[in-house]
Amino acid sequence: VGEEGALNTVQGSNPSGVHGEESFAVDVRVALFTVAEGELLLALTGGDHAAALPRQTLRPGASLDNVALGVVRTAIGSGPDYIEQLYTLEHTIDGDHDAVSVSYLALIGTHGAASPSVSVSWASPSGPLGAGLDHKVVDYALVRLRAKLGYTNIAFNLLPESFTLTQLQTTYEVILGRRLDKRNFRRRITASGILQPTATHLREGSHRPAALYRFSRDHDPSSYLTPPWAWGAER
Amino acid sequence: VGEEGALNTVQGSNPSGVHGEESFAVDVRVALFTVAEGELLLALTGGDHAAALPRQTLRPGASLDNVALGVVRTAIGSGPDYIEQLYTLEHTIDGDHDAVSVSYLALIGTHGAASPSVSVSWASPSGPLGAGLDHKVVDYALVRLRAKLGYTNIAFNLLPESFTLTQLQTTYEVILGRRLDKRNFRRRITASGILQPTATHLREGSHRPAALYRFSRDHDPSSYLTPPWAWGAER
DNA sequence: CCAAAAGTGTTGCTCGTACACCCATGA
DNA sequence: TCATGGGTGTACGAGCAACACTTTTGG
Repeated sequence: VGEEGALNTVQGSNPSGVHGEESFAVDVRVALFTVAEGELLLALTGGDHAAALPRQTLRPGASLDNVALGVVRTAIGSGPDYIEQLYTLEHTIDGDHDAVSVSYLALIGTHGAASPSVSVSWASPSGPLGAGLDHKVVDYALVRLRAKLGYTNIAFNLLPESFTLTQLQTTYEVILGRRLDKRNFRRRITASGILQPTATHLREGSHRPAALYRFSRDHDPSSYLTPPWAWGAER
Repeated sequence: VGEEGALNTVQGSNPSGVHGEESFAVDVRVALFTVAEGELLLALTGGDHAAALPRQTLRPGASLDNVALGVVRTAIGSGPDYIEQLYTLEHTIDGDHDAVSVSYLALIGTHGAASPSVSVSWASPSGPLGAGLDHKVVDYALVRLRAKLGYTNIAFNLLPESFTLTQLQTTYEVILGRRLDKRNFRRRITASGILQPTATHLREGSHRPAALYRFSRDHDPSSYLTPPWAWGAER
């Protein structure tokens, strides 16, 4: 998309326009989460000692976002329900060349359908990881995920299409790592109007059946990034 | 910091370990803001038609953060009062090679002291920009800046060490692009306890002098990234 | 009838918003 | 004395947190 007309005007420390020794291997790695049976799980490759986040080397002509999508598809056989870029870090390969790593946060709801196509396994995000870089990425992914739980509907991307309020609450609790009050939670959610009731109920034990709900799309305000008094009224 | 033991385990599409054609030029560019005379200003190089964000090519061995700091120092002769990484985008140089650009948001308070060392000028962030990529970076920088205004003390990095409450309020208004109520603003700020009163007053016109305050450090909770009910009480 | 999970209301407090007037100073 | 910006209080509504019992079902 040709740009960079003014590359050398001031800071350009590469007057020749040749890349030579000033070029880097770039990889894209993804912290892909799901929730199953009351646990938050992270997709890892090369299990056991050398566990690592799924990743892919960036090749010329590819976009970062598309590579990130490809990493997820390769890992679990389907695209994610949610994905966003996290952070970019530099690191060293073999102590020789320098490299740059662009990380993404991704979520998948019904991870059961297409089982991991390759040697990808689901593990606790607090478990061991081979690379130090992956630790940073996972830690930061969890911070972002917890934060966005508050002002977005990101949690719905960790659930199947229809779900009970208890399932939804459990998802929140698993991510936040603490219990929430049932009545307050239900009031918050229902008051926000992001739920569409389904006619159906889920009966699955010797107890009262639970109503099933569906996420009402067109309601995810990513504009919630602003503080209460930064968008609305007040004068 | 040798890592990457498991590089080729699963997604590795570079089995030889050689970079060859899979390497990229990486540059670091900074959206550096200041506030002067009731205006939010952006540092630009190569004025007029070819205006661009200050940037620097990444060289092996350098860290992204240090390069970003260097870009600011080169541009205005001193380090920023605040800096954080924003986002990473891929783009094309000369329609030939592919490149990756890591962008940063930076703030400087008293920008007057060391005047721009090179051909850097302060301009409105809504003005024209040579590169399309720079537009995206500036737009996103403004979104982040406005958002962080709410749950961090980021605004103090745009002010001199001591300042009046009106100066502080003006800073908020300039960034948010709208007026705020004086009494509510002062109550919010003083109630938060992030201000230390100075004994001094500022007299600068035929009107009542304004009390000068100092920002009380050790009070910038970056942990405000979490929602109200995600960190504190509730059972 | 009993275990087990679903479902439901009220109260107090904090915080954001709207709104108008007196104070201190220099000219 | 007057023009200019500095400084102050109150009342309403919204939203969060604390807290316990009844309902429906399968076995």
